Amino acid sequence: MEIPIDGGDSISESEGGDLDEDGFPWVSFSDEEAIDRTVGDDSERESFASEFYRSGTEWSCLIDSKEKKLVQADLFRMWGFKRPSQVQEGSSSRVSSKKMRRSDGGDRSIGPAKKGSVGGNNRPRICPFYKKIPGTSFTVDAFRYGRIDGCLAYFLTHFHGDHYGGLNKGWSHGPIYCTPLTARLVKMCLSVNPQYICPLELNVEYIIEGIKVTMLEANHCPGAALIHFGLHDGQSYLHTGDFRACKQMQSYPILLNKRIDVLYLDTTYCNPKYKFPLREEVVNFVVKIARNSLENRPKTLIVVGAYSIGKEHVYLSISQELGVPIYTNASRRRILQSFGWHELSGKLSSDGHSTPLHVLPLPHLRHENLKQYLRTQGQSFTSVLAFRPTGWTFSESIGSQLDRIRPNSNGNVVIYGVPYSEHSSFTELREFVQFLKPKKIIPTVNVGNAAHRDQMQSYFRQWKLDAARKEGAHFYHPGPKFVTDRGLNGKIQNGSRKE
DNA sequence: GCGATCAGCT
DNA sequence: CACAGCTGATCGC
Repeated sequence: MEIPIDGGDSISESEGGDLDEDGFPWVSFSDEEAIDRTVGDDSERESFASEFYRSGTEWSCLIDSKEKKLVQADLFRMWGFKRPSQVQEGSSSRVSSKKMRRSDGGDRSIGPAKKGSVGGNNRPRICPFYKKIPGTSFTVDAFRYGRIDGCLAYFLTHFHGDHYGGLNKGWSHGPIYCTPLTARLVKMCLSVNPQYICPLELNVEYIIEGIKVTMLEANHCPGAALIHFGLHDGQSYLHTGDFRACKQMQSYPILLNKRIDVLYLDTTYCNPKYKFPLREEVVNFVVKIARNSLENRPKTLIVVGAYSIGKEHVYLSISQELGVPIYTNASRRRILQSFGWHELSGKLSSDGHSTPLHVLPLPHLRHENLKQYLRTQGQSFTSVLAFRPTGWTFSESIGSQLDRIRPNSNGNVVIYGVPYSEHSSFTELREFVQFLKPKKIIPTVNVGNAAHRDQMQSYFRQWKLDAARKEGAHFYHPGPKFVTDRGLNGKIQNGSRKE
């Protein structure tokens, strides 16, 4: 129980008067850090409240139908403050009115970046509270904050940089729990000491620190998991990590007809302007275009853009449907091989000239780049057909009508942006939430902007009202009723104001 | 020089 | 705008 000087989270326990004007505990820092602080107003005191607000949960709870408002005491309880049973744990910081450094939360979604410190800036960051699971000693996707005070188990939902950031071969802060596939990637790509890596099979209940933990397929990228926590007191939480909600999730036994008290929700596309088709439809579309292209011009090079992991179905389907292998560079091949995904591994080729299907890093899919790439391929190919699979090829006019997608052409290079998303669309989110009926929702994405938070909260509230009304209508008024979903959706504002 | 991280970019 | 990176700059070691 030593004083955290390594950048660990140091939100203090708050007994007595160490509260800010809003009645929240102060975020405290060591003297050293306060002195190191060169930016910012001396008199500007950053409180836990401002961190709390910035992180976007003050309204992010489904409000009871009885309009019961959230009171401060609920918040304290919810986030583990003022819990007598926990008082002994590292309450290191007797906070006087020390200077409060702002915490940027480490995520770009949390507030604007501070100027004045660049490059290898290693000042400690504070773990946002929504990455901590209350009532447990767990954090989720929180590796960039050094050792987190009181955290005994660090969960990783999936292997994307913005979630594992901070993990490296020097990691020694505690056990990392993730799916076996993610575990292999953490070991292979980040050289994390294997003694810290704890793989958890999907759909198996484990007891960790006395808490029931179950990993569930998240329908995001390979290895991605939803994490279900069953607490001693019967509370149960679901953390979605990043996920794409789908019908199949409604048959997960641990979710079916079970109460979820808190849902930590991937709200990446929590706005009705985000509509996209099922991934199968997009894949069929891509395959169709690719086939036509190859038939009309046999010397077409088909390029699919992808980040480290994810989007595999796009190029695997082309490979399977057109009967061509997949070329990609050695580093990606190594990663794809590690999936243990037999159909995929069997299609990989190390010879770019032997197949018209190449996978390249997504940022490379630009006309100039692709022209140059074509030149490096000798005379095997004379034109390029490229696909950028990304969720934010949104365009409301296109909606789910794939045929209306127009490619960008430049000479012999054609680039299609296709709405292949590995996050839930707005309607998928709504259906999932209305299925799960969580008591509270904590958004984990787009929480850095107050307008976005309010917007999301109003959607949550509307979903709940709609669901309740539907049940009521069904009970009292059998037969078709006002089943319009145009309720709040009309008033979308462009809330992209900077704070 | 190497690894890690940040702003800026897409 | 968002994704989930990448690039180049800049720090500590």
